[in-house]
Amino acid sequence: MSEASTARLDEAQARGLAEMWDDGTGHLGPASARRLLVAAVDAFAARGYHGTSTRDIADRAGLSPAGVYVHFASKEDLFYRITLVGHQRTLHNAVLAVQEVGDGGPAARLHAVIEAQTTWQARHHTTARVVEYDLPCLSPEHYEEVSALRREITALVRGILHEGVRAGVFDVPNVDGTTLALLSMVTDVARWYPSNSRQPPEELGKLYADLALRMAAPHTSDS
Amino acid sequence: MSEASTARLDEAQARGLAEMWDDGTGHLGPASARRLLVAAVDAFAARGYHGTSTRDIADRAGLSPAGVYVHFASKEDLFYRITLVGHQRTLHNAVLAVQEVGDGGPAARLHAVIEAQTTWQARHHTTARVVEYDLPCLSPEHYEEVSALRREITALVRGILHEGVRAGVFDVPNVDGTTLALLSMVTDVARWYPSNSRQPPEELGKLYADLALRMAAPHTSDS
DNA sequence: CGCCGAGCTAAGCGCTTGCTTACACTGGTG
DNA sequence: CACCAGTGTAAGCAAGCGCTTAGCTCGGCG
Repeated sequence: MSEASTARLDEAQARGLAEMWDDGTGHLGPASARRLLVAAVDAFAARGYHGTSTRDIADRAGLSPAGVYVHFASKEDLFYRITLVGHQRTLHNAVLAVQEVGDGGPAARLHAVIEAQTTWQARHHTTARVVEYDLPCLSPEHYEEVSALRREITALVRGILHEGVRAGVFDVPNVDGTTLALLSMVTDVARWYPSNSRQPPEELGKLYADLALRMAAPHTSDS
Repeated sequence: MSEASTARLDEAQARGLAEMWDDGTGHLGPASARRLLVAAVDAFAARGYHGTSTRDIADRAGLSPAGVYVHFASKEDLFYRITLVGHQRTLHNAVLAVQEVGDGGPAARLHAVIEAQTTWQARHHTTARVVEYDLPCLSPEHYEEVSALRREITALVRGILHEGVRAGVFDVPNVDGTTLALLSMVTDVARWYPSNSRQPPEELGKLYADLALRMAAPHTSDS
């Protein structure tokens, strides 16, 4: 019965999901609630919000259909908690990466944040897919709350680009557009990983961080 | 009655959609079939494949629920035709752009294809969103058919990068990874345009083409 | 005229959806 | 012991789903 909840996940993925959603603090509730979260992430990632039924989720978690509503008020509530926690951890991951390089300058900060976010998207691609691609299914209030977290991530990257331009180490004619392009590049990893490239998350992170620096660096030959 | 089909679209968007799906050859069938296609694209883009009912689509096209099945065998059939034609035109757009620059070298070709595809994604963002983000809803055979077209686009970009590396005008350590990053950047435009940036499609195209050249160009200062 | 095929609809079938209700079991506390 | 909050289930409701059926209208053609 305890295995039934993750029967349709391969072991590595299940371990990754469990780590993602079991932080040891227990504030996500009892074991069944966490199993429901993991089951829901997996189902939403595979078939989308509207393509997943509450019975799917309950089955994967080893509960009856009504068991979902012991822990969550509605399907949307379950989805909301996933997207909220997912965005909070993504943002935390980015902020931490920037803090860790300290005063290494804008180039080091840009490298750090793009590497950290890309690695994160690849490593947690199942969760990331849910978190990134079905937001319009949230209620308007919840959508606004989660969007605010997204704007914080955008602002973090844009701030680094601005800083680099001011300091003269970046040449970025269009900061807003370049920020969007960088975040698109990183976000989209969750959509295709790992089917289009089997590179480990860390290598992909280094590659994308290098590409980001190229996009921002001053180029000597003007074409 | 003829206006009812696009009642929920603003005029500019309706015009763009109509142009996209009415090529004058009439091989997409009678007027009702085209109205259904436009209605379906709009509905799928707004709420996803599973979030859209056949009654939604029929309503928007000004038909009764059964009217859909006069022209299409099933909801999946309707979706399939949209994604197939959408991918064919996207691929055609890319190939044409590359052909037009002739022998300008890899840099000119890369610039052309990224500019053309980015502009396309922004201009046809409603169609592009359907075409890019719900492919797993297709039947396995249809999915494979459409995926083949996607691989052609990938191969086109990767070929240009390879060519540039061979010719010594590009410095791209990881061609496959860089190809993915470029296509992610371009594809993702359909997800956010125009809500995050109101730049006209052409400007966005030039910006992204410039960024692509930076990603591929040899950098003189090795950091 | 009679007939036909194309286009369309009203009605509805069988099934699934999100969610609720009524009830049962369990372990800890007075 | 009695009690109760927490956790779970079996059964089922109202609504919506994709799709089918039977029958209508209408222009074109012998």
